[in-house]
Amino acid sequence: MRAMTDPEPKFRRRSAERPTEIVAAALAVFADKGFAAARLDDIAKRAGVSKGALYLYYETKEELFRAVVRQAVAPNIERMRGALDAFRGPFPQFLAVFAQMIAANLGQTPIGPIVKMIIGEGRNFPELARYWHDEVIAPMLGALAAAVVRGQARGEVRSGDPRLYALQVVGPFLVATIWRETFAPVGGAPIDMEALARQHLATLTDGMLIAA
Amino acid sequence: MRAMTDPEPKFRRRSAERPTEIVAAALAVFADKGFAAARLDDIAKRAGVSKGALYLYYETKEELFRAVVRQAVAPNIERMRGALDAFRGPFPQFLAVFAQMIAANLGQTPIGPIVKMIIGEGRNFPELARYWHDEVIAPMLGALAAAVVRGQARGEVRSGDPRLYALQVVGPFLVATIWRETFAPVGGAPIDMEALARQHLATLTDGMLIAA
Amino acid sequence: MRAMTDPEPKFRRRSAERPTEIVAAALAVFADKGFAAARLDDIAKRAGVSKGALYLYYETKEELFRAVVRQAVAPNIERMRGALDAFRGPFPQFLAVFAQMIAANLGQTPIGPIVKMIIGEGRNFPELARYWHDEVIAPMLGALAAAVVRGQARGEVRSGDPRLYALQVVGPFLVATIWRETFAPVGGAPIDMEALARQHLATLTDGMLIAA
Amino acid sequence: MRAMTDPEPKFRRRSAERPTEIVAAALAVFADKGFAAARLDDIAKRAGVSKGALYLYYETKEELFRAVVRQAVAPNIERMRGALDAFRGPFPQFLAVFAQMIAANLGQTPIGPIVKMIIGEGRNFPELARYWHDEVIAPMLGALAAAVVRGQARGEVRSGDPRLYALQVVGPFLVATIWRETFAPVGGAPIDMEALARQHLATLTDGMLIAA
DNA sequence: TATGAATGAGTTTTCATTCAT
DNA sequence: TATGAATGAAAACTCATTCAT
Repeated sequence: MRAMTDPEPKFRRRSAERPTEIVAAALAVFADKGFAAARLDDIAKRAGVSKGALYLYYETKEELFRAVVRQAVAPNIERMRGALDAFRGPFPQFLAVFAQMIAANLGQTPIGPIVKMIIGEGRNFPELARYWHDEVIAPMLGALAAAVVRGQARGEVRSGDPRLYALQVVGPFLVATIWRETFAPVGGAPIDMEALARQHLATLTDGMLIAA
Repeated sequence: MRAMTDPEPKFRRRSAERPTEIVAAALAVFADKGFAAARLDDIAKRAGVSKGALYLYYETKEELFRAVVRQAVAPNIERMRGALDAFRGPFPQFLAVFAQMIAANLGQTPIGPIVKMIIGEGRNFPELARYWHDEVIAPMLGALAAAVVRGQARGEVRSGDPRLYALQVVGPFLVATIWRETFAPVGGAPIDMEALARQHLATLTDGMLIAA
Repeated sequence: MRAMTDPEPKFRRRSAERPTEIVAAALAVFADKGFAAARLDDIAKRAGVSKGALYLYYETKEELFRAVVRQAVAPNIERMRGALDAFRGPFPQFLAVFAQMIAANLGQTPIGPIVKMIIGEGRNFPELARYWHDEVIAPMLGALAAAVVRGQARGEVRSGDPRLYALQVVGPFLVATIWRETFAPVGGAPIDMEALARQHLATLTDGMLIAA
Repeated sequence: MRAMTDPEPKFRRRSAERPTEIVAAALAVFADKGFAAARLDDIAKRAGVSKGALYLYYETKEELFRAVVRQAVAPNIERMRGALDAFRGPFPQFLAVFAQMIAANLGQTPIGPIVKMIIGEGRNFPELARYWHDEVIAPMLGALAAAVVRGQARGEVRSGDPRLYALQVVGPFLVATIWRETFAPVGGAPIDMEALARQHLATLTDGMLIAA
């Protein structure tokens, strides 16, 4: 046990969480600055690690960025997708589940920043954009569209292009996410996600217009 | 008028359109690479101008970026906003006008790339995010919300938060825009903006569900 | 005309010799330190240029190294080879011409340092070693061997492997070159190249042994 | 004596041969890459040892390099030199002995790589160049020259500078060595050392020219 | 007004060396 | 003795900006 006056030890021994810490720090910095403007110096500092240490875990800055974007997917998304695919109840209930899930995810995971990064850096990292499209976005929209198709078969959902319906369902949530990332920090009035979800569901149900 | 045999003067060619050409070139490069990864060399080359010449028109790279983000869309937006504010017809018609306007703008102006840039670089250029919020987004959503309020007063629109309605109306168009910028280039199935607009209007009118 | 008190101008405008100056500086530093230990900083300083300027002319440190090794060949070697190939006199005279040429070249060109570099870095730059082999060494030895063959045909030269004869002829000069580069700087007694050439020719003529 | 079931102790395995193994590994890597480009990581891996372990035996990379250059050849050289100094037979026989010794050494010891390293790194390690000059090269050439002097005294060797004779004797072998290290790996036709030695002896005996 | 070679500060990357275990 | 993750100083490379022309 080190005496209280001991200086900080120069080295911090590897812990199993080291890579996780680095990725978390990197996510924060990349999300804040974007890929090119992020400095490894800052990431290292934030992770409490030397710059060189980053290279023990990731070969280049690009590799680290890829790791950040890729790892952010796995945990929740997978679970979410599974739940949606498995759901077999009536469509209105499906919508409710979906809305609640998305709201929870946007609140508790760094999906917002990641989405922002994909949008901002997609052209420079097309394979990441593709990865996200293939692994996250397309399956998610696919699950939605499939549910729509099932709903239409059951006479619960009006005729119309299921994929477009999916986009309509998802739209306001994306708007809210981007708002939170981009305009809220510069004084944009905050969006009440719960209220938005509620009203969105109502509109999807009945429309926003009063029949003449 | 220069005699036909005059040699092309080395400098001061076409100086009037210079700034426009530069901004156009810069828009293309910034949209492709993002601010930090864009190289003035590339912008200059694309504008058919020397690197030094850029500095005759814009003090720094940041200035140029600001000019791009400010100028590129301003005129169209202004016109669009004016039309929306002036419109006094029934709400359903307002929606139709709005949808058509937005579709036209997304097709004919570089709003897509600009939006992408605002999202990607907003954190590094908060004053630009603020500018866009204050000058473009908020007024636009405000116009929408105001129309909703008028519609509610007339008994055309259901009760509900007008601002959230505005987000709902705008949502699918933003999704489509981001899709076009980010996922279409990596193999995402293209989105038919017209069809989306049509179906979106229908849904806003009647909902997507069939009353039980 | 600048006044005598003017500060040094910050920029030195390009001159046609800029690349030559850089290569000369690089040769000096590479020859001194070897490729890996040479610092671009030092090369730039020696060339009177900023570090960045090097990159205007050569894409990487390796490229610069290649340029150094390649350019050192062209001028004299080519002429020398031409002369040897063209020579059609009797073999003893050929030897004399060759010896004098080689002595002159070793005295007036940076072949010594270059040879040292090829030896030291050949494994890391195999294409350069190959280039030198193909363009310089092999042709030179080939010219020698060809002369030997002609000499043998005329009854001037004893039977024996012409290529090995070529190596024997060249050997002492290489020893002297390496000596100059490696051991003379640390106190090795200098080698009198003229005397060596003379005695070498004598030995090639009569041998060094007195017939019993 | 450890029982057969004892687990291999984690440390202190084979410690006696460690330094030898390390030097051997270092020789291989240094010879391949040169001093500066060689990585301790690679040396450690090749020696089957951790990077830290290198520092238990050698204080720095330079120390290790010195050890390599000093140890690798010392024993053979010493033996060779002793034999030459002791030899008292007639000069032609001396030459034969010398040639055979050198051929054997070049075949069985890493003199080739070491020589390459001395040439390549001599400027960066002048004390090593000096060491080799003082301990290996100069004595060797000295022994040769001394034999020449004795031969001249006995009327076996023509008059002439004994030191230059020494260089002439050694020359082709050095050429062959460098060839093997530098040009053979990139496609240079291999040199038959035995044949070279034979022809070289013949030339030293009678010259390569046929008396007119 | 226009050029583009040149600058130099800033960033990524490497790797000998250290040290907690 | 032995390990190998971690450090940090040094080096290559980039590029916005300047300035002689």
